Amino acid sequence: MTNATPVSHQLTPSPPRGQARRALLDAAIKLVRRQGWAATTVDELCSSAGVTKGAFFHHFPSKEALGVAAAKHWVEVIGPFFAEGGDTRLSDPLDRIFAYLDFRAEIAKAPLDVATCFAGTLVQEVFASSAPIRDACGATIRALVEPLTEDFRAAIESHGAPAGVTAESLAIYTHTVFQGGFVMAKAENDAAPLIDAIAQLKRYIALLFGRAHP
Amino acid sequence: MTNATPVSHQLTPSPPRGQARRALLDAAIKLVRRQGWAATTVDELCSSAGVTKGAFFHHFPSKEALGVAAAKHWVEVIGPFFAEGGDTRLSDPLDRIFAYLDFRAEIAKAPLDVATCFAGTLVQEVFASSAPIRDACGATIRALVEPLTEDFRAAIESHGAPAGVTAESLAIYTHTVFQGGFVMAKAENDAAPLIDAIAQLKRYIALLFGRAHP
DNA sequence: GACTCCATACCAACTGGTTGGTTTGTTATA
DNA sequence: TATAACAAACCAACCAGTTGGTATGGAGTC
Repeated sequence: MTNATPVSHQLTPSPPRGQARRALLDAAIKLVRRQGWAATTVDELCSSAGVTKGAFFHHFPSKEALGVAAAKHWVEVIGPFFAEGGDTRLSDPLDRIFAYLDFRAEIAKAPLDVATCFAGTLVQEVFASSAPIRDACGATIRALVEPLTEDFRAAIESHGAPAGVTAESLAIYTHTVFQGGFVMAKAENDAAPLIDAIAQLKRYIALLFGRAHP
Repeated sequence: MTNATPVSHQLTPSPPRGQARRALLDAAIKLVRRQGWAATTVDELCSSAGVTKGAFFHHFPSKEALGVAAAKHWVEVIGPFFAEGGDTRLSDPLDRIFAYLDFRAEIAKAPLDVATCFAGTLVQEVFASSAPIRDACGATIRALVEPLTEDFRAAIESHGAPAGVTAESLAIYTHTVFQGGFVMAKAENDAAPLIDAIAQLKRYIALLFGRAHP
């Protein structure tokens, strides 16, 4: 590809013994977010992780198996990070939701290849060609949606349910807007559509719950 | 002198002379939507289009150049299709917008590899590794957003502008929701999140313009 | 506490098949 | 008959995965 960003394949120092698997999963997240799944080779993953192919196929029977494991790894990495972002001290669940959305809008300002969702990028590419990876990404995204569902459930309990929506549908819709924002931001090579989408989502939620737009 | 009839082992009958380029672009849209960009090989594109590699590299200097051309081709294929879907006879622009959203929700019921957006799938994968393709996808998506911007502009003129939103931001947000819906539908291997997202988007627009939810 | 035993973790060279792209030649049409 | 539109064989680089090893550290024995 003509303008291929010179991906630095400089030799990463080898991870300490016992850390090769973890290093490979981290490398997968980093490289796949930047280049996609098929364009990321096993050799690249190995050199980025600082291990050899022998180590790779010791820990994973195939590249596909690494993809499945990386999708699971993604929840463990990013789930706690998101949880920490939302301010759990806020007593009003709607306040927590808005705080979470503000937090996500902050993250959106980071470079695109670190601000976007590993699972979304991966599943968009392999949904039809690898059922195991697709299902792992589905489970991952559901796991990321879940805590938000809890907040919406609490918000509906204390503020009343807006007509026609459920806590689950609102939580899923929220992540739908994130995923769409990632795609649009990549297309524009700019975070603006993502940040604006989150703002519109906040407006929607405010309107639904009859709250003044924050 | 007898000439042996060439037995065709191709998957697809060869297109008539002069149609190879078009056949390759159509094949690109079909295959990339299903398997992604990097996983789609030039050989596959050729056999799906019913031409040889000679024809491929006669029409395109590289695989990347085909990607750029396919992004442009996508507007020409899907743009008119969308335009025909929205009912232009409706005099109220807001009615036209809702009709368009209903149309998109109908399309969403098709199998995922034909219901989703070629440009979105492509740019998600190559945004960092091919600037030409990324920019072509950006232009394509802007071209698809544009007619909707016109409708929102007319809606704002006749119904008044809701606070804090513009015609352009609403049109972009609409396509953001589509793109996000595609990703979520792929992750769940089911159109439900996409269809529900469109329903929530309709609710948002109805709330914004103070219209009873259709 | 030195000593064997052994599973796990890792390494590096190699393989058969595939990749994007090239070369050279053929056919239709203006 | 000049030129665009193809076809087919070919190539060097690259790909996922394999092979046959070596290093490490912990458990068991004396």
